[in-house]
Amino acid sequence: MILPYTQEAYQLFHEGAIALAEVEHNGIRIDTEYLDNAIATQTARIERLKNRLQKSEVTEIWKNYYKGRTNLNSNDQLGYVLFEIMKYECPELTATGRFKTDEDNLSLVDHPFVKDYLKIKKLEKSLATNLIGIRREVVDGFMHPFFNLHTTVTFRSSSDSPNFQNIPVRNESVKKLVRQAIIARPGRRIVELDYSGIEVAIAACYHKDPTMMSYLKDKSKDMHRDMAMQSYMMPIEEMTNPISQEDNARIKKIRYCGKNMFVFPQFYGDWFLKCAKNLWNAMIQLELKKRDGTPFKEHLYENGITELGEFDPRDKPKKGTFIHHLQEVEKDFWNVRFPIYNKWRKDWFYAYQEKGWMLTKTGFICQGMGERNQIINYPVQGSAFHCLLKSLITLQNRLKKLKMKSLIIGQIHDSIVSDVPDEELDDFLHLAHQITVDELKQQWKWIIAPLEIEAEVTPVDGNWYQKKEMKIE
DNA sequence: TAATGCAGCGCC
DNA sequence: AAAGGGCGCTGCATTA
Repeated sequence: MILPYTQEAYQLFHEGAIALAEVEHNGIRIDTEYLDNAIATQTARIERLKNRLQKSEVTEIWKNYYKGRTNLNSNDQLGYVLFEIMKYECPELTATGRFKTDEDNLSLVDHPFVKDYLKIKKLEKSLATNLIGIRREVVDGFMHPFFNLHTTVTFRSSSDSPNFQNIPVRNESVKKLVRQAIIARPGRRIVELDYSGIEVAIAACYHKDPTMMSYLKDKSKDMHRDMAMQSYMMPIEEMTNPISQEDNARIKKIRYCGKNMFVFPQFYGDWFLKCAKNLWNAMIQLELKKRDGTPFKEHLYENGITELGEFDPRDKPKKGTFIHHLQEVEKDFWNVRFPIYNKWRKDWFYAYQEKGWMLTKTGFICQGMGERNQIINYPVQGSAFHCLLKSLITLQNRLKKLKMKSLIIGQIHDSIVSDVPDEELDDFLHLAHQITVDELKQQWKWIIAPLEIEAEVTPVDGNWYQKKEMKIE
């Protein structure tokens, strides 16, 4: 039996546990009046939407079949009504063979009922988990989420009661609804420091792929943009030198797809079949187009790609389909663009299979049964978080030593959330940059990729929804 | 009535 | 060759 850590790793978690205990103790200020109001408003709103749903023919069919057992919140029942009784096509089943009723699947059902149903589900989720979930934990105007170091297989952290690491941010209206409840202490601002792209950088410290290194070091290069271009067969002119704000937004949208539907999924071990499907759907849903307004679908047609192709893992992709094209893009990605990264994945997994354990850059030992995708992800995920944790410990100690009033109040894997008096803002940002970038690289020589942090800051007496990017001098 | 598994979905 | 990594919370359905 091998101990799951080295002395340095033990030291990191020892100090980390103490630092996070203090973070928990500091707590996060909550606007309880707003929160109570929001809970009442949202409850009423959901009620109204549910009443509207009562008038739908789907509800009629539903009640007719289930009678007294009718539960309009039951996904099982919904699946039966839509896909069995009403004969809509159900493209996927769950692991246990039930009708899959997630957002993706339901969106394909063309019926106004489903639109309202999904909207209600989204509202109920944020009401129950975030609004009521936070309210339950508030004492004297503060909540104190737990930050655990002993719960995950990757040696990352977790958070609970409430989970501070999954508060809505991507959906604008839900983000606003929830984050307005989280406020700065009087005379202060909430400051969030975020390591940008740290998992990619830490992965590079393991595999040392020269192409990846140059992507990370050369600011004019952009991996996500390049993969968006290649996936959608866009020439470089279409993705550079925007001619207007709208054009810039158009380029951003395309890049977003390359990043979140190709690059990251590929790093986590996904494959071309799913990437192709997601990129294809996004292209239609987000109405991606060329600068002259040509829809991507037409553009692809002009380039010999006429359809998505069969989504069947047993089929060999046919030429002229988008799936076939993505298979080529994937091959190129791993064999031509990042062959050293690819070799590292192979070697790392092989070594693990031989030994049954692996040692991370930060001195942790992962052991036990693991699939290939887990084995190549764990070291990166864990070590990236450890950069954050080490920085957090140093920052907290330094703040106290300097007798500053700034408080660290939370942590979200690659970001630190603080509550900072207005008069300390400049000092705080400067200190944070020095610790998280310069000092960390001096302490951990294995960090050979560039580290960067970004700061987002709320107004004085503001709420978390109001955070805006602020350049660090 | 309490515990458990599943599905779904929020975040990095 | 196989085919998306890591969490926590909620509600439903079933089991103990």
